Amino acid sequence: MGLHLYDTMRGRVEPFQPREPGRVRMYTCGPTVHGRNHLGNFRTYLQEDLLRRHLEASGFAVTHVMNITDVEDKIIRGAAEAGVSIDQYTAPHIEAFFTDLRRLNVLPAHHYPRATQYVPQMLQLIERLVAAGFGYPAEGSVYFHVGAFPHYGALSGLPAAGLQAGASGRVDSDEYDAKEEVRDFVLWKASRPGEVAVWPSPYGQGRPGWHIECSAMAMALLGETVDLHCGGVDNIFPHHENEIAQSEAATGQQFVRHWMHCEHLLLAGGKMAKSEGNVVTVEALVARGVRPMVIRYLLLSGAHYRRRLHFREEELEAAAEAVDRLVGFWRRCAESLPPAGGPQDGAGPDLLGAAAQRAVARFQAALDDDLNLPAGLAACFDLVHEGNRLLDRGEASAAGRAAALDGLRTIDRVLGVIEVAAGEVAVASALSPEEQALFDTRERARADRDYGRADALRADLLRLGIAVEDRPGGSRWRRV
RNA sequence: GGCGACUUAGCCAAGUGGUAAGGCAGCGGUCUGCAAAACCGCGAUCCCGGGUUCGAUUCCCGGAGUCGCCUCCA
Repeated sequence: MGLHLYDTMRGRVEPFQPREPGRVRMYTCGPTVHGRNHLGNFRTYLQEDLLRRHLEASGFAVTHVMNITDVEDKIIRGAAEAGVSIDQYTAPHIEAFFTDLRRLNVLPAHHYPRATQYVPQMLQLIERLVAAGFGYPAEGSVYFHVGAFPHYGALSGLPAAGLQAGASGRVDSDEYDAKEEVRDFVLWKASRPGEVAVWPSPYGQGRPGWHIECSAMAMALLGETVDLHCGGVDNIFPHHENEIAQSEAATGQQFVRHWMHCEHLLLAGGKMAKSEGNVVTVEALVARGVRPMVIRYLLLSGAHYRRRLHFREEELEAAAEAVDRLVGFWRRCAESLPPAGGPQDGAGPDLLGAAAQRAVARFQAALDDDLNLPAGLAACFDLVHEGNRLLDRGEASAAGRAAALDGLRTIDRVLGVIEVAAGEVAVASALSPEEQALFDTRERARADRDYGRADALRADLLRLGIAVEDRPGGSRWRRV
């Protein structure tokens, strides 16, 4: 059926059609590198990663750009307080951001443009807007005249007349002195005394406004029209609304063909946000021993991307169990494969191979339907269930087991969880000498039929976080 | 004040105009020295009240509750 996506502008699910067949230009709103990004931010980045992976699995050549906002009020203030340049101030935050992305197995974007490196392009765009009558300088700043752009509000559905200035409590009123209208937004901000981030411009010393960076960098790297523009729902207004206005006012071209927005992650009933002070970071969870793939799984599958997701401890545990079930079946298929060139068994109908094919088809169809990963995972778990059943009964041929593993790999190229999670178990897990000694001692006790001692040792190992499973071919363990 | 979203089993969560996927947890069983894992079996008047319809969880209206946005937050 091909990929169908919900488009924020049109408000419905519709076929996704890039401008150039087979090629997708994708721009995703990245982090403001001030403080550590939290799970809510990463939920959005992960959903975008899922989209990117599904596009590539579907045969599209994707060019993915994610901006890094490295100049902004809080950064400037933080740098000033620390007495360092903004580059020095943001460097560790940028590093931490990439560390978390790697931990979560997010495919790197092709470009990570930084706002501070695109100031000339932003100024060019501002000059075009001023020349065209959409921008006006005032007291060293430049503002966008919203009233001059008739389609303003189309994305967010907020009628210009219905906007109640200051209703959200986010307005810093003294910034608006020079504006002609309250809803006008700033393209270029005049420097204030003592600010560390300053660029020369035709309007005087200053720095770029927030929205202009995304327009300038998207156009510089992807052209005047991008196929996909993604971000969190809180960017719909004003950020993306303003991007459309300033971009289309400057070029006369459609800026974005398809808008995708990820819903919020909630904690304790409210939005997770730095400003709310209810933030959980990847770093904090990892420090507690939560496996990164469990975090990825939860943020991807906890709810469809257009639904709010409540972050809860119990769900983290449930996610860990679900990941273990997927990994368990993956390993079971991998381990039961005969050596290459060995004898093939099970000449009968290849039920497992057929089940794998069905699962892959269902998974792909589910993702084609507006990235319905919960439905896709249902297909995946059905394969696990059917596969385990056939393996238990000895009804899975070697070809079937290979097909099941192959099907899981196909799914996991999009999901991005199972193979890495299997590796997490193996890597994080090498037993310490003490643990190995306990394990070996227990094996000997079992061989001696000293079950009382074996059970005691098993309980000891479990307290150390190692679950032992006795199986026909010998005991084995896994971290829990 | 304006705009909008959501409400499905103990928890999380898909989905459909013809009585509802999947995951976690729980209970019983098979297997096991005992466990674990896996497998078999067990669970829903789909927030409430109207309406449309042969038939609504699914469409419409009203209500209740929860939440988001209304200028620099993913």
